Amino acid sequence: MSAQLSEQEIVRRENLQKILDLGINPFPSELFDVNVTAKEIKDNFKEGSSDYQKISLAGRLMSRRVMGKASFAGLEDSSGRIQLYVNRDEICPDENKDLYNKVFKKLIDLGDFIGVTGYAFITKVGEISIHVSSIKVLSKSLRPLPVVKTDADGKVHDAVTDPELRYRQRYVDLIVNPNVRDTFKKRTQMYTSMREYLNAKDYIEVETPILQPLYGGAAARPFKTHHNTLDMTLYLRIANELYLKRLIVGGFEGVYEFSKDFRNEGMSRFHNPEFTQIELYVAYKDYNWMMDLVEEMVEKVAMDMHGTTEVQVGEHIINFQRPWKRFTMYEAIEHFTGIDISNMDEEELRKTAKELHVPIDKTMAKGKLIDEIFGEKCEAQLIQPTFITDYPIEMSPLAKKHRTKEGLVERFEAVCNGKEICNAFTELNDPIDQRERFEAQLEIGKRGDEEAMVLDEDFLRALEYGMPPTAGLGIGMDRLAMIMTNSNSIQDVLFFPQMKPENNEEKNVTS
RNA sequence: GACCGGUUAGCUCAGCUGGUAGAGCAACGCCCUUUUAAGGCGUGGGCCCUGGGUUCGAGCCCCAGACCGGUCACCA
Repeated sequence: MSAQLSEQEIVRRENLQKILDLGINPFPSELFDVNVTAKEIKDNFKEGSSDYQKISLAGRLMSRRVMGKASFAGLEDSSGRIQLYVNRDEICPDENKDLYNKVFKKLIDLGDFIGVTGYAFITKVGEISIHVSSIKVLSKSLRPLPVVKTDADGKVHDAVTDPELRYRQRYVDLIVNPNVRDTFKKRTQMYTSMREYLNAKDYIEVETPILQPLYGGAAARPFKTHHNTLDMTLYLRIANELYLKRLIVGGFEGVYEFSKDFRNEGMSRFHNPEFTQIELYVAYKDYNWMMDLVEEMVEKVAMDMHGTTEVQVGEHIINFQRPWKRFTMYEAIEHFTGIDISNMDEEELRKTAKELHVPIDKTMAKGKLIDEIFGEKCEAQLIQPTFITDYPIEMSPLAKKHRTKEGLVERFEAVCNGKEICNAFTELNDPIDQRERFEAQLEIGKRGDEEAMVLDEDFLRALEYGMPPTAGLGIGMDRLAMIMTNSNSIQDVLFFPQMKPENNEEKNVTS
């Protein structure tokens, strides 16, 4: 840490010292009793009202306009920004004008935390403001923040848009870009809305292991770590599916978990190495029932977040109102390509894929070919929420075989804005079938597919004790948050998206 | 991983066919008791991402690398 201080950082450290020299503690310990927020005052104060006449609030100083013996300033708390009016002779009624002339005008810097008392009033120009009677330094800021200004038309000037700064120093992004705070508040609202919905149905929220001796429940490469005492390899979970099903075996009839999962794969605006899914398992239900649940829950989420089922996403307006369109995968392919592939064998599928210019390779079997055709020709065109049902069995080793359709499983995904947002099945609860499916995965693994599932004997043992018929669901919370907040990148809905280290020094610090 | 684009003051950005660094905001000094992208006068601030090269001379051209973004590949 031998970085040279900038001119402005030096000035701020000098100001800190000068505050100390005046006998003021720039980092006081005692609480500052706040009795109101900026937003409350702005929402409720009326001209001439006797409300808000003895107020006390705290926040960051974000702007300051000094006009000689009086000043205006912008104070920002978590609810928003409010204007302060500071008059020299009112905050310094005695001879000593240091608090105004030195502390307020010079030594407090933009970004410092201050607490003020005073009363609400409306300025000549009509802005609800606080007439300040006392000021207290609550915490000093030693680094200059970017200064973002908003003009009378609401147009923002010099907004901090550099993605690297925004993601690496999210705290700065949050201070300076109020819409970013809103996005994350909305994300939390989304979680709350789902919890309400699921708790009202008496499903219980549970926690299952993140460190797992075997990784399962999805097809993905894991992060690997080591437990020293046990001297064993552990994996960060790629999914929690197999643990939640064990709980269904154990007698819970509805369980869900918001699960941080980890996949050791590429990154993109849709992929972060750690991400969140909600998984839900409900006994005695099937995938048709689960589709109804997804519709109802996501519709409620949209209503809770936006007050309407219509959500602007990029150039589209997406309407989550029930019912959503439902296509089988074959129907979807026929709808978008005009080709009915439902009775084709592998050779015919291969030929069809080539005709449709879908890139394929020799290792792809029937199921994979169908999935490729769907992915290339249909998925991106599904903007409004749509259920796609009945997937090829090869790609769904944890889903139950379709009750009537040979070669398919009872599985659906909801696609929205061209991307999958959820994945669900009628869960496979036949332990013998499940063992065979795992064994098929082992074969695929031996042929070099790094994402093939591993066989989990304990999970099979659990199934052998008997699992009730169960419907299971996974929703990508980050993907859904992107849609619900109109965010273009997963990085915009994660506080701290994964980044490479800033420099080599940093790389070596911890190891 | 491949291709394309980016990296210049604390922030947002200019910088021409190569001639030795600019603006606005922020900072510093002075003025100003209802301003609001406050205003006026003045001042300082730069490893131009890093390392090589070409050149009399490189922010600019060439090579290598770092990081960021986009697209693709990968990824249920």
